[in-house]
Amino acid sequence: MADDVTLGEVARKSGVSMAAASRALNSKDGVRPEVRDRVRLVAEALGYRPNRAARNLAGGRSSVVGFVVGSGELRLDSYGASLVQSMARAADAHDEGLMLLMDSKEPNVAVQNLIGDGLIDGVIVSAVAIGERWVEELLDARVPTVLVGEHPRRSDVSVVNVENCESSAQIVGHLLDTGCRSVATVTGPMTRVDASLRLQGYRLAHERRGLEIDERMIFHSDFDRRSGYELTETVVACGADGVFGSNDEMSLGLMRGFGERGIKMPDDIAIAGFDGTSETEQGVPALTTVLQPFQEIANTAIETLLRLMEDSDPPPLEQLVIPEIFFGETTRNPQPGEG
Amino acid sequence: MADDVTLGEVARKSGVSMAAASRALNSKDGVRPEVRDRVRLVAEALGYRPNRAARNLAGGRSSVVGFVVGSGELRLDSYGASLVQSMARAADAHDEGLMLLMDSKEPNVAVQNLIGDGLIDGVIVSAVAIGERWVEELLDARVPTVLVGEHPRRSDVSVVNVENCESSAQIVGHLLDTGCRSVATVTGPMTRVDASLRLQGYRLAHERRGLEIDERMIFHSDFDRRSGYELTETVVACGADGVFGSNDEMSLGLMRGFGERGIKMPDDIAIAGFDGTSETEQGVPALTTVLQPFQEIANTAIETLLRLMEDSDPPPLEQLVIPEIFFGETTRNPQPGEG
DNA sequence: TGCTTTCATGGAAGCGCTTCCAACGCAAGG
DNA sequence: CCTTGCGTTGGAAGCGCTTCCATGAAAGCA
Repeated sequence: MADDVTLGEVARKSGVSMAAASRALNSKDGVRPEVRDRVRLVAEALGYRPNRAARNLAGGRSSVVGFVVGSGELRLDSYGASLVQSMARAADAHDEGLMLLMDSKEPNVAVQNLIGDGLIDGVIVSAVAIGERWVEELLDARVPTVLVGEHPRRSDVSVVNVENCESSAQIVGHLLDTGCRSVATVTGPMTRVDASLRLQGYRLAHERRGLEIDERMIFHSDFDRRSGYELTETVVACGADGVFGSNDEMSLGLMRGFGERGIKMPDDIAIAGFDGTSETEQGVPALTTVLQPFQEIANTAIETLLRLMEDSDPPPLEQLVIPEIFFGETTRNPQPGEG
Repeated sequence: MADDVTLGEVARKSGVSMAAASRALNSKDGVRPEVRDRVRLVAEALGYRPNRAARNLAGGRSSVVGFVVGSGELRLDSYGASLVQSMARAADAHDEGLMLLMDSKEPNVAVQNLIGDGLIDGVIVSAVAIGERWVEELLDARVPTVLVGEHPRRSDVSVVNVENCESSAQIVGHLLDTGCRSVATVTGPMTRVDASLRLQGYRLAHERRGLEIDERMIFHSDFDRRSGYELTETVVACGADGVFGSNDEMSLGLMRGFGERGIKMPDDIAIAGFDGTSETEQGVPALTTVLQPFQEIANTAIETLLRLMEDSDPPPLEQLVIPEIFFGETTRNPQPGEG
C-alpha cells in the first residue's frame, strides 16, 4: 500500500511547486499545459491520491453528498432501492462520495450533522421523504439541496422531477385504447405531489377521449404493496377491466391478488403501473409500467447539486425528466395486427 | 446558521487552551473532570460541532465507514435493502457516517478510493459481494474490513455471520414435524458459503430424524426471485409437499408460482424461506422464514469494525448471530392442539 | 527600445483540529 | 525545607491541501 504519496512529493518530482502541482491536478488555469501534463504523469506514476480530508479542510468542499432515502420506520421499497442504486452509481461517476441517510431518529440531528460537520456539502432528498417537516428545516437552513420530486408547499427549491402527469395519461390511454372499457386507478397518498399528478394524468386520458370519469373507480391508497393487495377485492368488485396502479408496489400487490383469484391479465383485467424497478420487469407476468429513468434522474440530481454548490446564491433549478413506457404482459399490445 | 464555532472559541470562552478543550471533548484523560464538564457545557451552549475534515486530517480517522452492497449489475434485492437500512441505522447510532459503495465499474478503483482518499477508515462487505475477486484485493491491502458472512476461501478475516446451518435445520425440521412427508429444497449458488450451509442444515434435519434424502429433491438455483418462480413446475412435479427455499426471494417466486396454479399453502405444499425482510412478513400469505436479525448484524458489524480499527494489528474477529424463526402462514403451526 | 500588461510560478499563510512536549503546581517523601 | 514525581495545562508543530499574493519573465504596445 503506497497510500502516502503527498502533493509535496508529486511537486518535487515534477520540479514544480506545490501550488503549481495543485493547480495542475485540479484543472485550474495558470499552468502551462506542458507543465500540467507533466505533473499529471508524475502523479499517476506515483499513484498519488489526494487526501480528501486535507482538500476539504483547505478547500471547504468534502466531495461527498448525502442522500436522504427516508426517515422513521419507512422501509426501502423497490423504488427506493432502485434510486439508491442509481444514485450510488451517479455519485461515483461524478467522483463524489454518497453518504446514505436513512431514518436518523431526530431529523434535526441529521440536519445538524449535514451542515455542521462539514462531512457532506449537499443533500439529495428522495421523493419518499419530501413531505417530512424536517426537509423544510433543511431547506430553510440553506443547505444545498436537490429534491427528487416536487415539494408540496414550496417552489423555491431545486428539483429533479420525473414527468408524472403526461406519462400517466399515456399509459392510461394505452389501457383505454387497447380494449379496456372501464379503467380504475389506485392512487398514492394525495399529500404527495407525484401521486396527485398521476391521478391528474388518469383524468386527462379520459378527458382527451371524451370519456366521463366514474369517481367510484378512483381508490385512494398509500403506495404500499400490501395496501394494493388488500384492494384486490374492491377493485374486482367495481367492475373495471383495467387498472392503473399509480406505483408498481401497489400494482404488484394487486397482481398477486388477481393471480390468487385466477383472474387473468390482461384478458380479465389489464393492469399498468408506475416506476419500473427491476422487480417489475423480472416479474411474472411482466408489468406494463412507466419506467422511471432512474439513472438519468440520479445523474441529473447529482449534477444539479454540484452546480448549486458552485454558486453562492444560486437560483433554484428545475429539471424535468421524461420517462418511457414499458409494455409488459399485463396489457394488450398497442396494435395487435398493425393499425 | 451558526456552523462556524471552532474549537478555539470554545476554548477561549471556557478559559482553557485548545489543547485542553480538545482533550475535554474527546474524553481523553489529562483533564480535571471539573474542567472537562465546563468545556462541554460551553461547547453545547455554543452549538459547537467539530469539523470532521480537520479532525480527520489531524487525527487520521474519518469517522465514516464504507458499506459494499454489491458490484457489477447486481440489483439491490430485499436482503440487500434490509441490510442497507439496518446498517445506516447502526452507523448513525455509533456516530459514524455510512458511505454506500455499489458497483463501481472497476473494483480496483473502488479499493483505491477507500484506501487512499482517507475518506473512509474501513469497510463492511455484504454477503452478496463476498465472493468477488476484488474483495480479496481489499483484504490483501489490509484495509480494515468486516465481512457479513463467511469468505469461501479465507479465514483470516473478521466476520459477522448469521448462523446458517442450525437455523436451516430447525426450519426444515419444522416442515418435517408438521406433516410434510417429503421436503424439497431450492438452494442458492454453491459458491456462497451461506447457501451451502443452508443446504447442510437441510441435510442435518433429515439426518436427525433418520430420514433418507432424495437427492432429486435438491434444486440448485441462484437466490433470485425469478429463478424461484421458474422452478415452480419442477418442484411441483417432484411430488414434494414441503419446500425450503434457501432465501426469501426464491421462496416468494415459488409462492407466486404456486398461487397461480391454485396450489394452496400450506395444505398442498408448505413452504419456508430464509431472510425475513419486511416484504416477507407483509406478504400474503406471510412466509414462514428464518429471520435474519438485520439490526443486530449491522450493529455487530459496525462495532467489530471499530474495534478492528483501534488496533494496529488486530486479530480477526468472528462473531456469530443467531436468527429466530418466524412462523407465518405458509406452514402448519407447530402443535395445533398442544403436543 | 522602453514601457505596461499578461501570465505562469513559487512562497507562505492558513483551514480546524490533535498531540507531542515542556512547563508548571502541587503533594508526598527524604 | 528541599527534592522527586505525578498529573494538569498551554504552546506549538504539524496533518495535506488550496489559494492569495508577490515575483519575475515573456509578450504586447507605442
